[in-house]
Amino acid sequence: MDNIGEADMKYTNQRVEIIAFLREHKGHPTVDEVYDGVRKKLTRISKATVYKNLKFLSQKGLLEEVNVKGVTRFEANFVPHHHLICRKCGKMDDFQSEELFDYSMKIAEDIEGFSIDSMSTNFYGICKQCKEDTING
Amino acid sequence: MDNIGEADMKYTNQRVEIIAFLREHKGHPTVDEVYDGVRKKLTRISKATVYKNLKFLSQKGLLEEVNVKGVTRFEANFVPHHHLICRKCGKMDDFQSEELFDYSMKIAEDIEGFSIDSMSTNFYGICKQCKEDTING
DNA sequence: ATTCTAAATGATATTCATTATTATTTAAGA
DNA sequence: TCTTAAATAATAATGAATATCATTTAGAAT
Ligand SMILES: [Mn+2]
Ligand SMILES: [Mn+2]
Ligand SMILES: [Zn+2]
Ligand SMILES: [Zn+2]
Repeated sequence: MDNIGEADMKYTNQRVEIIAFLREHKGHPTVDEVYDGVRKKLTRISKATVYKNLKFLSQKGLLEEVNVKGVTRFEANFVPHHHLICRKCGKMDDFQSEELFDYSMKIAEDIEGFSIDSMSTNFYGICKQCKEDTING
Repeated sequence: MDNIGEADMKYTNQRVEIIAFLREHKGHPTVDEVYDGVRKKLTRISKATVYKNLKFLSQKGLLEEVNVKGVTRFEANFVPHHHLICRKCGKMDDFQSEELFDYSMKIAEDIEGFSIDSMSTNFYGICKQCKEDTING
């Protein structure tokens, strides 16, 4: 069994493949996208298992759940980063800026009565693809 | 009829009350909270109307939809601001920092192939109330 | 290696937030 | 006041997410 962490849980094939998929796939897949991806290796996996494990592994800290426009997505990128979100197509890209992260956390230190442990900035706008689609047809 | 905007739409009592509620209520109410609030004035309003109008008015730019932990919430605070989100109870407070907003937007200008028009930072941690609850019982 | 068992899975049913439908009502312009 | 497209209320339908439960399995004990 590959060692994928030290959490107190069974390392089932289903969990290993879900985590592997999210580590390889550098996007922010939905439940269905994870399900379709993992099914290529584990053809008999149940969607209920995918749901349960995505939630479970997020609680264990092995994945992160993100939510955009009412759509639940998952990722395994634990390098602090921000997001570029397209208002048109809903695409969500990572955007890394240690500079912004440090600045934000410094400001956060001054907030009273709220212990902050993490932060993330969402930038909203129109992606390159959608801009081109608007210009053309 | 109170003038609540110039958008191309009918200013029904239902819409007027929904917007009024969200402008008075300085939180981030859920659909049910808006429904309960508005029902005090319009006892016969349908929940489907609340759903439709919250979505409709957000698209018209008169409200904003925010999503935390899979829960959809609404607000009418158009002063650019950030959010403090409690990991424990899910509470979402506003946090205004023009300094952080300006800094973030300046960084955003350098991003290629993505036209950014707005941004918001989410700070995650534990709120005062939940901290006290942990210490006590 | 074999046995054991709590935990996990697969299949399916259930829940419930959200959307669709449609007959009736109404805002707003003529 | 009349007209009518748009909006509402009531309700049905949809579908993402969760619950249930019989069966399987990871991992520990023997
Ligand atoms: Mn990301
Ligand atoms: Mn807010
Ligand atoms: Zn786009
Ligand atoms: Zn809290």
